[in-house]
Amino acid sequence: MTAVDDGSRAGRGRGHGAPSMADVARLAGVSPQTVSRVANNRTNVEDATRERVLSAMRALGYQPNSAARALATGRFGTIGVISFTLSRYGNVRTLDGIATAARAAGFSINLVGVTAPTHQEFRDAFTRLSTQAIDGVVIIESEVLDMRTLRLPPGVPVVLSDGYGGHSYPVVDSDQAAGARLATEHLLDLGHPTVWHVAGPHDSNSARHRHTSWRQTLERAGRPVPQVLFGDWTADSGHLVGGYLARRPEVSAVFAANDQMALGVMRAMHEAGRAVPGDVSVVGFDDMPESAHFWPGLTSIRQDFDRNGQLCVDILLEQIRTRAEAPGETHLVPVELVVRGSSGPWRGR
Amino acid sequence: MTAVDDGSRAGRGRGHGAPSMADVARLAGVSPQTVSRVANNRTNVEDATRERVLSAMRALGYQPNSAARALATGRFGTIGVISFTLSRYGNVRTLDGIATAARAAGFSINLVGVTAPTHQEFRDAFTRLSTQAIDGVVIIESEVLDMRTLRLPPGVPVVLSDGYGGHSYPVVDSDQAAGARLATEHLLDLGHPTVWHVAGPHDSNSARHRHTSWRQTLERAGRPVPQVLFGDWTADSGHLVGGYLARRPEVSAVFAANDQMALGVMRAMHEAGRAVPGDVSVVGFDDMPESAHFWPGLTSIRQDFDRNGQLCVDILLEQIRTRAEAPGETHLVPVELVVRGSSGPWRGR
DNA sequence: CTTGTCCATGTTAGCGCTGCCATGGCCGCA
DNA sequence: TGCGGCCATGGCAGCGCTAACATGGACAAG
Repeated sequence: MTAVDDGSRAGRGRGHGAPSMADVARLAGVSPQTVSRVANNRTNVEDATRERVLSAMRALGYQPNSAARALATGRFGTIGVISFTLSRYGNVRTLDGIATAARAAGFSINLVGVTAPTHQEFRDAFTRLSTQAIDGVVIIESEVLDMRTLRLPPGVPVVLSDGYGGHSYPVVDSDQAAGARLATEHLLDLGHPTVWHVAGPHDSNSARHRHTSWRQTLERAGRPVPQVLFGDWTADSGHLVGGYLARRPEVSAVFAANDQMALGVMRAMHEAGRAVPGDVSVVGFDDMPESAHFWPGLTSIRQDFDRNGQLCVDILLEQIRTRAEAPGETHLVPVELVVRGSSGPWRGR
Repeated sequence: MTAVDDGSRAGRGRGHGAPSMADVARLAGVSPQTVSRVANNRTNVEDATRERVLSAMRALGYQPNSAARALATGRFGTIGVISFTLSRYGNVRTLDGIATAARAAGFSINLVGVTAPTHQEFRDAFTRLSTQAIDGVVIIESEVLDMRTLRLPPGVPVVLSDGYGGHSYPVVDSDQAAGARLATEHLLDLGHPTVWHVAGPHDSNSARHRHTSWRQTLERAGRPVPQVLFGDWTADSGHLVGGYLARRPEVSAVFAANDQMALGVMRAMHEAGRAVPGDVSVVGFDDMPESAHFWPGLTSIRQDFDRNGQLCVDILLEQIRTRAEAPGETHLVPVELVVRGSSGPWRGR
């Protein structure tokens, strides 16, 4: 700490400037303990006293010091969020949902990014977070991490969003399998002999879920399962893969694992002169707000990200409150098919 | 606090479970102060001692308690970010840039959302944040707040991102005016007699900047200034306004204040049978990754959000380090015109 | 051999808050 | 009247850490 003192802050030794409980107590003529009770909305304070304390607080502009409170209580009022990237629509929306729910519960969010989805990175992020003052952690595990081998320091409640399940942490996720099934069945119902799939990257949980469910749906319907093509979530990759699909006349229906890739596919179809949905129907996944205005409007699977976030926070706070570990269950949030112009009946070949 | 004790944590009175400096000190046979020096990478510790302490830390799985450190030092290693919404592309990218830069500087992010862009909401968010443990605040002021009347509690360093300037806080922003000028001039250079504008909402700073600069550019070029149409950033609103523009044959060039609205405009043009760019050229702003794959690919203005975030953090940390207020300057980050298929030469009428 | 300096390390006090227990006044019931 | 119980409030200690100062040994210069 430099020796600079700006003067406006009464020289209170090492004091950090802000008025403390003691200051309020002195002004109100009560003990610090009573101030504490008022600050925490406890009962057992006479109305007159409470009022006196409150006005003293107002007069001094008192703000409780959360570091001190955290030190004394062991609680922080903050939940940590670890996310690999904010450039993915779903991650952002999930974060938004978590932030909203956390705020409603009086918690704030400590956001930590990781630059690469490796065990080491996630463990570092977790460590950094435990060093920070947090009560629990939500990991937006959009990338595949084998949580069984990723040993996190014990004692901190954890919830995974978009995780794969099968381990000891609770998982909250959209019902990816149902979504992929809805998308695929929608295209089959339109008469298409089969459905091609543009999957997300291998290391993505959601991509895996959607891929698997797409295949199972085709198998269940007794349809041929075409070769899967992989993208990386970007419209660029969808465009690349779409170019390949556009050259194959037998392709009449494409289910892309997200809206961006679907956009790229549609563009490739346009460029190849194949009409959407006349020649080729396209369905996406996520239902971004823009998707309704693609040309043509994109049929997609709508996820309820707000509910996802809410659920993450609920489960986490429950763990924090009870100090009990939550079982490693997977909580699925329903999804919904939204039909727009990009998917239409099969015209035969 | 419940009476539950999970046993694995040695009964250490009110201790919150985690090993403390005292534990490490005991194990390493040194004083807590020496442990502190090692934990903070201070000099004046013999190598052998340092090694002994480090291995004791490892053995116990010691993590410094940031609440205690913050209480003792008055510093928190955290910067607060206030953002109105995460559903706007620019806000998210800015947040991402801030998070990345903060992390590189060893700071973490405390994210607070506000549900409505009112003074009251922002002040509440600020208060909530000061109650939390933070060293400074970045306000993503995408909505117009009159910062001169929004009196924030003094003593906390503040930087505004996307702000309007003209007050005592430093502002970091993309060079909105240059972007709108580039977009407008690009369309004029293509031969269009004038350029129509779909502006963002009235309460948005960026929208105001872009709107003003568009008008000035037309005036400087001696072109007629058509009536402005207002959207709300969504593709929906762009579509609505686009329907109106599509019906007016004299409209040959449209500059939309963001890519989503441009998307809606293009869709409306398609629906009305007006070719883009044959009949109407469209230019957006933001250059989202998807925009290259709209149909046609969207000409747009690319912003460097990462640099924006970096700059916010740099300026904030400088204030924190020197404990001096930064001047209320506006720092502009350059933007770039990206030309794609949606804008083409005027065909005459 | 003395003196001063420097370095590694220890000691002390306190950051601002809350959990726990003590205190003393008041009330109701026997 | 006596006694137990309840309520508003206060006193005390300590959460885990670090700033400031204290200590004592090594070593160089005089």
